[in-house]
Amino acid sequence: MAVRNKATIADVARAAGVSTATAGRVLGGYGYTSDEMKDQVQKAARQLGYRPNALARGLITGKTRTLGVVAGDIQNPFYASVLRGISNVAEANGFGLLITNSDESRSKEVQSVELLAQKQVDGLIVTPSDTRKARHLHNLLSMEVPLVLIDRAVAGLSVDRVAADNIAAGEQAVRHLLEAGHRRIGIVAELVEDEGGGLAAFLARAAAGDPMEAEGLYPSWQRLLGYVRAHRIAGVAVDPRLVFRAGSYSAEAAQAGVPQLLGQPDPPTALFTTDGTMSEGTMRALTALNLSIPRDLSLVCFDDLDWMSFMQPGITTMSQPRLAMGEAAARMLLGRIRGENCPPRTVLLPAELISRGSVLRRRVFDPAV
Amino acid sequence: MAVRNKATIADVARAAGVSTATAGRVLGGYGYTSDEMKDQVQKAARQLGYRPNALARGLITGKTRTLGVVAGDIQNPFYASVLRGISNVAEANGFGLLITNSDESRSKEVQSVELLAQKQVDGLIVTPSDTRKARHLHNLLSMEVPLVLIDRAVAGLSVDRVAADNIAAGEQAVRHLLEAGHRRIGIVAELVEDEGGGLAAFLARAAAGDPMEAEGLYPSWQRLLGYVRAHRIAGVAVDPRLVFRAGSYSAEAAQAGVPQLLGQPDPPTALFTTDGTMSEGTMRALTALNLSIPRDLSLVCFDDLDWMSFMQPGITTMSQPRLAMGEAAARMLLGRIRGENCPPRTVLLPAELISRGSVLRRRVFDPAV
DNA sequence: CAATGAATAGAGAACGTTCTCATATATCTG
DNA sequence: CAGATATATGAGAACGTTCTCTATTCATTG
Repeated sequence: MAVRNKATIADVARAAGVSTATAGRVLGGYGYTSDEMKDQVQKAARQLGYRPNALARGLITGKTRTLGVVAGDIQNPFYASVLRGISNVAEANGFGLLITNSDESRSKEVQSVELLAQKQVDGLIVTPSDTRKARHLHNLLSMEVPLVLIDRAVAGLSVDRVAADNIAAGEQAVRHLLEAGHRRIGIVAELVEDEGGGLAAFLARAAAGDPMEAEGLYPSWQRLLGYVRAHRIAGVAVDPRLVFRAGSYSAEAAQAGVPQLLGQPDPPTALFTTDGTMSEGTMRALTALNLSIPRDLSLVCFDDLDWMSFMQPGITTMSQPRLAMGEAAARMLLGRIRGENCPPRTVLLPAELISRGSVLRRRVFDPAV
Repeated sequence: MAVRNKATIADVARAAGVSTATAGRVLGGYGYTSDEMKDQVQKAARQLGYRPNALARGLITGKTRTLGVVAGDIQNPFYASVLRGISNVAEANGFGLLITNSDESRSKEVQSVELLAQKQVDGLIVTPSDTRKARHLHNLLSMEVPLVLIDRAVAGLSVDRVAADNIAAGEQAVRHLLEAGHRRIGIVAELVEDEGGGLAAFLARAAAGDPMEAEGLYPSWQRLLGYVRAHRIAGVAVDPRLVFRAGSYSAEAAQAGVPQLLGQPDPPTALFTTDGTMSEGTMRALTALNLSIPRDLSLVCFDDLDWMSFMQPGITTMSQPRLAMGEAAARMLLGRIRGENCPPRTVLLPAELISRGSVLRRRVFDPAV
């Protein structure tokens, strides 16, 4: 009665009175088989509770129909959504998903990639934690393992990539505040690692309109670049004291920095937070300071988190298409796995300004008006 | 120079001038080998960029060092945290993680389990979407694939399980409201599927103190049971009109139901929401109704989501240890994989009341006081 | 000193598939 | 009708490991 031990193709073949080759053809769906044999074999397979062994299949075909993903942290809503997007198209194409967390640590990422490679995934989707040192990723390419990056680029690694258009998004967010009459706009950004020779030098170059290698910057630096550009276009000077650098992906760091930012002489009248984690930390700080939004302070966040729409007031934010990013990445990867051989593409998805109630319109006493 | 094509043990053996058996022993870390051979083989392996093929290894050992997980929806913070917990202990033990979404649909779950079984995972962690029909799970057991359930039980399936103590948690939440003087407490629950012959019958039996097969109920029914028990203990009658049944895991359904609940004659003065999704939908509804918490309405939620701590006021909630649930499940599963053979255990983790500012103390004109 | 057993190495089977090849028949083509 | 082609089946190799078995050496034991 019950499905006992695992039956192999050989068992099924014996029960059906055919060769393993024929049984394999029926069950694997390849080659030629007569309808008569088909019925016979399928019946035997059903009776024995036959289940194909993907290991054996993968060993010989060299394909596992499995995608590997190295995410920063599944628990973070950004990665959770991206993963869901990846999962959607993987599932639709009959692929499994092997998922690991890097916690933004290079060594854990290297370890993850090694694990996934050993398990012979057909392709990898990675959010690289280090945009410079990436021998492990170059290795993959030389082994001809398809690879797609999400969110960040790696210097010198020419490969498919999906990201939000962070510079434009940062610019739009800050323009929105400038247009509402704000002139002193604080920015809460994580800005891990040094880009462009330190923060001060970066701000100076950006303010001067230096194009830089903007494509290769970390997302938070790109959003900061957008912040500076919006200022430059509006003819408003950037005050470096309004740039808070958390230095790590942690809400606590943001929370600790906000009071400093607001406690200065001539404090900002508005804040721009550059990702979900910074937004969360900032909200905690503002709640602790018992500030009223937008009366005491205006706010534009990045990434549309659940709570932003039902806070009182709603939080204005740049919504990035997280699900679509994951889906796009997975589709590109599947394309490569199928053998598409075009040159590496970078897909930049636009973020959308969702205007809710966290921005106060200010009257500006501007001689130019 | 570069690591070119994949080198096999045979290649390494040839380069080192030994047999594949010896090379295998060195690289696989089993059997006896002299230090001399070890060095020789390892050097050759390094030069060739040898990477073990987990498929071949798994095919012969029958172990893949991979865990399969069927979650409801990675994007949901509950599952995201549970997954992170599972991932933590899997990683610490050198196991990979194959993750799928069921979207609470039985057919997708069956499909997922089949996929994972074909990929020969060493064990499975499942949040079953149907607590009755689960032939696919019984199948696993008869194939001796270790299995751990999270959050929900399956009737007649005697297997390890990890869950929050939902009944006690529901009771504690509602007791908290009763003690604050609330007498008309609404409950927003998803309550999918019928338990105990329909809602009315369930309420009647629960109010009569019928113990029922409480262990096997869906979590939201268990939390409802806690709601009824708290009422019974306090000597307060349960009004069925205060029980809103969303009927699906959707914030929209909750959002739509709250106005009905509040629009009745003699409306509730407090609400208890039974999970994160219901809480989100309820918050949306309350925001839309422009109600002030806790002045117009008190609120206790279930599951501690990020925003609950920095809303103004903070939301009082029953915090369930999601990460720990995932970790416990993974640890139990690994134990089974290692061959532990004790009878199936159910681990019930307590939820903790986090008291913030969403509950108003009411003066009760109670003849008994 | 013969007998035991641990340490070491190799030959070749095994895991469960798909693939290649050989063979046979049926069906088409000119 | 000869020859080509499509259809159908089976025998056995191949994938890259680990496992089993045999053989040899060397130290230890009674």
